[in-house]
Amino acid sequence: MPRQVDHDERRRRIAAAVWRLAAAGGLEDATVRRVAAEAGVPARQLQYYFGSRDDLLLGALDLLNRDGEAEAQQRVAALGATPAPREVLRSILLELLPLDESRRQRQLVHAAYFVRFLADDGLRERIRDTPPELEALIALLLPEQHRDEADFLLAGAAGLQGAVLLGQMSAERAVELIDRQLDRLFPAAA
Amino acid sequence: MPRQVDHDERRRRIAAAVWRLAAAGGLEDATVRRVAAEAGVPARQLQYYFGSRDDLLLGALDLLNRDGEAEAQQRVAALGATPAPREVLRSILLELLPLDESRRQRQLVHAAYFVRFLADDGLRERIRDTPPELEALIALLLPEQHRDEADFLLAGAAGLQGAVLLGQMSAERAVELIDRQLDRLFPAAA
DNA sequence: CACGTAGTGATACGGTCGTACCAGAATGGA
DNA sequence: TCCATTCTGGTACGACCGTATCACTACGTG
Repeated sequence: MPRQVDHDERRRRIAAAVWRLAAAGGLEDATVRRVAAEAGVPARQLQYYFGSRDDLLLGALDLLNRDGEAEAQQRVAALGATPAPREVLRSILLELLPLDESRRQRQLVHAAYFVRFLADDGLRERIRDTPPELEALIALLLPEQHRDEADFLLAGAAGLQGAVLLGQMSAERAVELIDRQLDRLFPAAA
Repeated sequence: MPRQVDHDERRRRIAAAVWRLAAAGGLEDATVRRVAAEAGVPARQLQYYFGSRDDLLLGALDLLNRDGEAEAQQRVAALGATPAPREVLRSILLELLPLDESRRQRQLVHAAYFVRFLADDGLRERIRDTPPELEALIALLLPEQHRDEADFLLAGAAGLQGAVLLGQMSAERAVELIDRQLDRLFPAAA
């Protein structure tokens, strides 16, 4: 075998360029040539490592999701060995808010893919699974009769994400609103 | 003056084509030529009635918002002369869900514009005003100490919109979740 | 030390993009 | 009637798009 190269590193470098462009101006700004320029590699490399443009956008999204899940699990793990259910739930909900540049960019990229999710069959599969999974996890953390509250809590966090991204609400306020809901669902007496 | 033509009708016809394309495939599908074909008019007319492509997208968004507000007010008015606060609030929240094709398309178009809202200064102004206005309205309908609940309720409805659009949740379930929250905030005793 | 393979680099092609341009058709007021 | 003006239609241009192609370099293995 000739010249060995770190494929994953190359793909990640290119994917990161896709993220930056998509977060800043939507998917239409993530053209092959522009992504190549942003990544600092010849356009030919995108063909070699991803294939067509659609494959590139798909691959970049997969890497983004992998990163996101890893970050989220890391933050949950940081809560300690036997964290209180409330703190686990809080950590999951806060994962949906753009509380740092990493989450903010990830959520912007997701927003850029949003409409395409609906039209593209391949993409639709890639998200229809995730949030029911989240719902189930949250349901585990709340008393069983709170199923409705769990679902609405998740939706609320997602909605707050939008408001914060658009600058309509501060991140601090969003966190405060979530904490107020948690206060209600986890009474101090318990 | 020569040949008089209904400008508003032309603009609306073209804008509707923008909506259909943007809702189906995102803003990048709304090219000048494709919009013209979808609207059934020569591409030259888009130039004449809107100017540049950016002006077209901006104008189409304005028309969309005007339509949305009119529809919403109409539905609120349909509640009768002196509707109960709970019903007004419910109507406003349901306006955020894709409960019919009109709302669904409008919300999809908004989603298509979302990332662009953040980058484009002209667009950012066009939305930063609206939802604080909504927050204030909702605050009026709830007891004053429920400010946090009002804000979270609004966020929850927005989050449910995303889940329903993505097919992760049925519209009926979303309405049910909102009604459960309203049950809590408007105790039967009151 | 070759040789076959992994990876690079440049370029070319057909298509579509947004927009400028211009000649002409239609029509209300003089 | 005829002119000024509103509106239409077609076309042309340069830029950029995604992708295919092909010659080339570099290197682990035999």
